Amino acid sequence: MTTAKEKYHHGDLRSALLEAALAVLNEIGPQGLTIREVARRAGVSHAAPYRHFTDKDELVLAVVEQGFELMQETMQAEKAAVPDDPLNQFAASGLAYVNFALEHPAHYRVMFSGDLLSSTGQVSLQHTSRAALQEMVSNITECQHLGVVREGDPVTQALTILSTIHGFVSLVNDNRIEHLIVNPSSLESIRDAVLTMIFEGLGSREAAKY
Amino acid sequence: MTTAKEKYHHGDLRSALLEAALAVLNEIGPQGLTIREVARRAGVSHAAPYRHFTDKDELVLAVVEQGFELMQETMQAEKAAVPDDPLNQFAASGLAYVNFALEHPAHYRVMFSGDLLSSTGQVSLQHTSRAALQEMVSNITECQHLGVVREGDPVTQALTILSTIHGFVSLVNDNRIEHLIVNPSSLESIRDAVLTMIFEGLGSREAAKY
DNA sequence: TGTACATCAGTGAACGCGCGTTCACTGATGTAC
DNA sequence: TGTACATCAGTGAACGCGCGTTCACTGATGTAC
Repeated sequence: MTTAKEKYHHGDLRSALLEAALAVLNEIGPQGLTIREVARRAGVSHAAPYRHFTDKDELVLAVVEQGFELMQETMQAEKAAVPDDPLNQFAASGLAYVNFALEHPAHYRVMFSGDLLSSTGQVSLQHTSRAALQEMVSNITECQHLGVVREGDPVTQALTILSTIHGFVSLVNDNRIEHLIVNPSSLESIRDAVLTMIFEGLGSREAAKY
Repeated sequence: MTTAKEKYHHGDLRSALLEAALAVLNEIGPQGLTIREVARRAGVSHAAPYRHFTDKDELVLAVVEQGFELMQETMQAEKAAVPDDPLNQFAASGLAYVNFALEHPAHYRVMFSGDLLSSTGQVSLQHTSRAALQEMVSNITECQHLGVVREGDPVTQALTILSTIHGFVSLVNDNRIEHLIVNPSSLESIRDAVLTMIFEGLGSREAAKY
C-alpha cells in the first residue's frame, strides 16, 4: 500500500510502526498497544522498534503527539471553514474536537487517560494541553468583548466546556451511554443537543441561540 | 485493626480482600489491582481469593459494586441534609458525586472506565447506571414543573450534567488540570465554579442563582 | 463433655502466557577510492 | 564504472518478570454421636 514500506529491506519503519500502533488502537484498544504487537503488525521482529524508539514510553508518546497534531489540524480546518463569527468558530472547533474523539476513541483515550504513559512521559505533554487551554481562553475572552458570551472568569468557563466535552466523549467511548438511550434519537443528535446546551449556557442573555 | 480479621485462621477473608483491593486502588491505582497483589495485602496466598471469587472479573465487579453503593449512600445523605428545595437537593447530590470521585479517584476510575472489567462484567453494571440516570431525569423533571429548571429534554440535560461532572473529575484525576491552574485558586474553588456554571446554565431564566 | 470424622478455607508449587528489554549476529546499504 | 569496506537497520534467541489459574495437599473448624 504505502510506497515507503517497500523501498528496501528497511523502509520508513518509524512511520510504519506509528501506523501499526494506530491500527492496534482502533482494533484492540489501549491495553493492546505493546511493542511486540506493533512490531508484529509492521511485519518486523519485536526488537526492531528499538532502533527507532528507546522505550515503550517513547513510542506511546509519539502516538500521543501524532494524535494531538491531527486533532489540532482538524479543529483549525473546521474553524477556518466558518465565516468569521467568533462564537460560531468556537463552536465549530468544539464540534471538531468531539468528532475527533468519537471517531478515534482509542487514540483519544491514550492521549488523555495517561494509562500507558509513565509519569515522565506525562510531563512532556503538559505544554500541549496548556497551549490548548490558552487558546480556548482567548477565544472566550474575544467572545466576551463582542458581548456574545456572558461575563465571568474565562478560565472557569473554558474548564467547564472542556469538562463537558471530555466527559461526554469519555462516557460514549466507554460505552456508558449507548444503553441509556431508548428513543430512536441517534448518538449524533444527543451529541448535538449536549453541544447546544453548552453553548446556550455559555451565551450571554441577549445572544441568539446558534 | 479490624476485629473480623483475627477471629480464626480464616476470618472474614472476602471482606478483607475487598478492603485490600481498595487500599491497592488508593496507593497504586487501577493497573495495580491484581489478584496476587490483593492477596499479598490481605496476608494470604495468591490462590486463597479463588475460594471467594471465581474470577478476577468477579473480584473487580465486587469492588465496583461496593463503590456504587458507597457513592449512592453519600449522595442520598447529602441530599437529605438539605431543606426540601428540589434544585438545591439536586445540586447537593451533584456535589456529593464530585467529592466522592475526587476523594476516591482510583475507585471511581474502576467504576467508570471499564479498563479492568471484561465485557460480560460490563453488562452487569448497566442496570446500575440506568437507575442513576433515571433518578437524575426525574429530579430534573420535578424541577422543571416547579419552574426552577429551564424547559427542554430532561434526558439531554441529565447527560450534559453527567458529562460535565464526569469530565471534570476525570480530568482532575488524570492530572490534566492541576498544572493548568496558575492563580492561587484551589481545586475546590474551581470545582465550585464549574458546578455553579452547570446549575446556572440549567436554571430557568427567572430562577435565582443558587 | 469427649471422640471420630467430614468439610472446606487456605497453601505452595507449578503451568503457560505475553510482556519489555538486551545482545551478539547478519546482511543490505551507501560511500571512499 | 567497479571494488572494498564501514555502517547500521533488522534478526532471533534469551533474560527475568508478574500475571491468572489449577491442583493436590493440609490442617483447623464444626458436627454427629
